[in-house]
Amino acid sequence: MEPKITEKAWNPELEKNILKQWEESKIYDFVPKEDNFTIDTPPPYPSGRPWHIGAAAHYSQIDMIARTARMAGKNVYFPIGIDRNGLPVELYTEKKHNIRMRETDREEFLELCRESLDDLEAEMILIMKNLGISGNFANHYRTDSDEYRSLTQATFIELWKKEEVYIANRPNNYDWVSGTTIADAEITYEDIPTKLVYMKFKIKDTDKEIIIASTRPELLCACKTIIVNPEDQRYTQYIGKKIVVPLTKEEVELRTHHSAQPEFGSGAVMVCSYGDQNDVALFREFQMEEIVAVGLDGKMTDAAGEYVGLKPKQARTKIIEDLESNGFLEKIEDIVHRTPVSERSKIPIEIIPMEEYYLKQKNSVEKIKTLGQEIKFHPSMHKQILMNWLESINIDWPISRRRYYGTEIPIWYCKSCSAPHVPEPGRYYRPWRESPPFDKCTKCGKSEFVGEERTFDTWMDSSISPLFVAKYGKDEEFFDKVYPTAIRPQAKDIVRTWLYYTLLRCEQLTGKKPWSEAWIMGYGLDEKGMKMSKSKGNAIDPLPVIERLGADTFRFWSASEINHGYDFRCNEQKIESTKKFLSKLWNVSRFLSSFPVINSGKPNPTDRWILSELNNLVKECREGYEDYNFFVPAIAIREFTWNLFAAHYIEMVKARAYGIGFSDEERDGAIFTLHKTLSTILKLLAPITPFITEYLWKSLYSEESIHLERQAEPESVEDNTSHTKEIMEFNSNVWNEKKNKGLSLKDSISIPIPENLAIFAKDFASMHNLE
RNA sequence: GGGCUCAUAGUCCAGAUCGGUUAUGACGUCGCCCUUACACGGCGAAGAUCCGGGGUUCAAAUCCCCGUGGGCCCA
Repeated sequence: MEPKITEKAWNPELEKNILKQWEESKIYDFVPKEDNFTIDTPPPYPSGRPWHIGAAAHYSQIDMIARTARMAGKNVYFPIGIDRNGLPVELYTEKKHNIRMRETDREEFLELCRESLDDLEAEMILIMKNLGISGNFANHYRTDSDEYRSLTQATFIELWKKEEVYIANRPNNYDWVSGTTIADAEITYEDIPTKLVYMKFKIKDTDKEIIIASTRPELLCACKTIIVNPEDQRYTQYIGKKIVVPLTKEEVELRTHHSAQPEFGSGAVMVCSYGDQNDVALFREFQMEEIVAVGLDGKMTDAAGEYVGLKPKQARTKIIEDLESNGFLEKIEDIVHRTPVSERSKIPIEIIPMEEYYLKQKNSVEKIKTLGQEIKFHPSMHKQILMNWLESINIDWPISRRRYYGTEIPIWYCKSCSAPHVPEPGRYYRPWRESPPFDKCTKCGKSEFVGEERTFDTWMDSSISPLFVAKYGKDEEFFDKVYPTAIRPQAKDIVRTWLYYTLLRCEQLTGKKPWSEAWIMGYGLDEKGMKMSKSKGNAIDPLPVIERLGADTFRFWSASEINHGYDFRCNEQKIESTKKFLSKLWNVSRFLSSFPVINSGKPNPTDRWILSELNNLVKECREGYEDYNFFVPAIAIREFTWNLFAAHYIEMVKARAYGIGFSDEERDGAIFTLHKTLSTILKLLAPITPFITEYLWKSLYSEESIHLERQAEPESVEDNTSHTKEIMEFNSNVWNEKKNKGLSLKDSISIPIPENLAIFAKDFASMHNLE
């Protein structure tokens, strides 16, 4: 009766060996069959340590999806990719080598970026493997590989030919720190303290003046009109009159427009090119000619007169002084203004007219809505994020960026007539350093070309991830088997970017939705509910936590603490305390390992009671797993294992299992039930904690991996769960009684067994040593 | 201003769809206990105006309405 398992607690060091076994036996390899379950895994961006602990939790849960699907008998394709395009690595490299991108040779700069990425990537892959992620690491892909980029370019060329791409000069969101145009989706809003300046504007040919409040007085030189709300009685008499702009002395018309809010400032608003999106809309509506006041260098242009060369903020200070000394200043208020800032560089954006490429999206909105309705969201409430975003789309997607580390836009221009030429799809093109793959301009016949220098918005790359993993345009047979993919797991904050752009692009290219399900996870916040960030210093580095406590502890924490779809708080001490459950499971298994595994037995009433509770557990877990909500099974399994199985059932049958005072048949009923219950628990838990379940499974039940097993199914057994509460109460009574009398738990006591529990009398008597 | 969402002990969370005894469990705190699987344990205790107000009902943490506060998104 020596236990097969000898160690007294779960040792996370054991994970290493299990990891090696999995790798050697290749149990997670994917061979396409007719019916496949493909996960459109988010390729993480290796932005440097610490990796966000919320992201580590996120990837752990994506792995649970894969394992759940495998145990449901699906042929799982779980690709692993690394996203390597875009601004963060450029900024990282500039800082690391103390250089400026635009002052460095492009080729050289790209090489430095690549080196940084390689280092960061190696570490990230290691963490993902150590988390027990059962993806296809051997063939992991990179979004900056020639193969990936040539697909991005090929899809662009395809859309170009379908005339879904056009070039246009229009006001754009410009981030002058990054030196690039950005899409609306890359803008966030921050409350920034600023000054609201009340200025006096003379009404021409009168001695009257009106007061106009603005946070951007430096744009006075670009002021083209003044608007007031048509309902606003204060200004009715002046509508159509000329107003003299202070300092510039330009004359502009006072008009009415519904967007002027009477409550804001004085109710009169100056319209300049361009203070905000509303200015853009008004310039378009009134067909006014724009004045470019802020240039691409982020400084005031010649149009600003004596303020030329100043940054907007400096110009603002100076112009306020000048307004004051010339008697145009009424007052200044300190306010907090919701300001559009670049998501990446965090500085307020400027709106500047520039020539950029656009991908049509406005006329796809209705189609995307329909596709969105067809996709099952987990949880369903997050579908609303997509629908809200679709409602608010009002311009096409600007896709060109003035950056280096990205996929090049594959276009050459004729040197003499400027006509753009797009190559044939198939390979990776770099127009800024390659000669064009054509001899003559199709328009004017000249033979000199100049290559496009810009790159794509990185979402152009990311948005084709399901096409790339399905080998779109490369292996038709594979593509047909794998696409549309099964599920897109991702975080809540990139629904309007990654999820939306993927829907858009895949619809444009294939006419089909890219996946049938979308699984959306919330944010990982710090223990106070604040967003974690390196700059705030509240980020928790998951790597040491995982090393110290093991991946399974981390994974079980993630499953049992994160209700799917909701934001969650990360607390290291809580992660640590979940390890106790794994030790509990370990010790239950250790106890059971002293009994032989028998596959049948005659369960007595106590056995039938726990088996019926077990069956309920299986049902509950199945509901959670069907929805890929691991919170449900994690909580249910912990509750059952700890507070029913270990606390009550095992205690009740211990003596019987040892065969002390019971027949062999009675003994075997207990041993059978113990193993049946534990082996079921292990399977139920396998997707969440793959290491400990594997170890215990192999120690007790099989040579084969638990991860090749089918998940436990509910059986039709009698329902004995009505006894549960009474059993627990009776045991508690006895324990209390002994305690009150100062008795040891071994001591005998005389307590009558309630009538309802008479069928369990023999087990109770041996458990409590009842007289 | 609009949308989504949340509000239950010091902390996290269950109680949703389907209102019904004393509001679940975990972490933490405190007390007692080595009981041959486990002190990474066991037993037990303290700790909750279930955000506020109103309504429906014999009965509301739960359903409805109106607020308040937080988070995210959009304008």
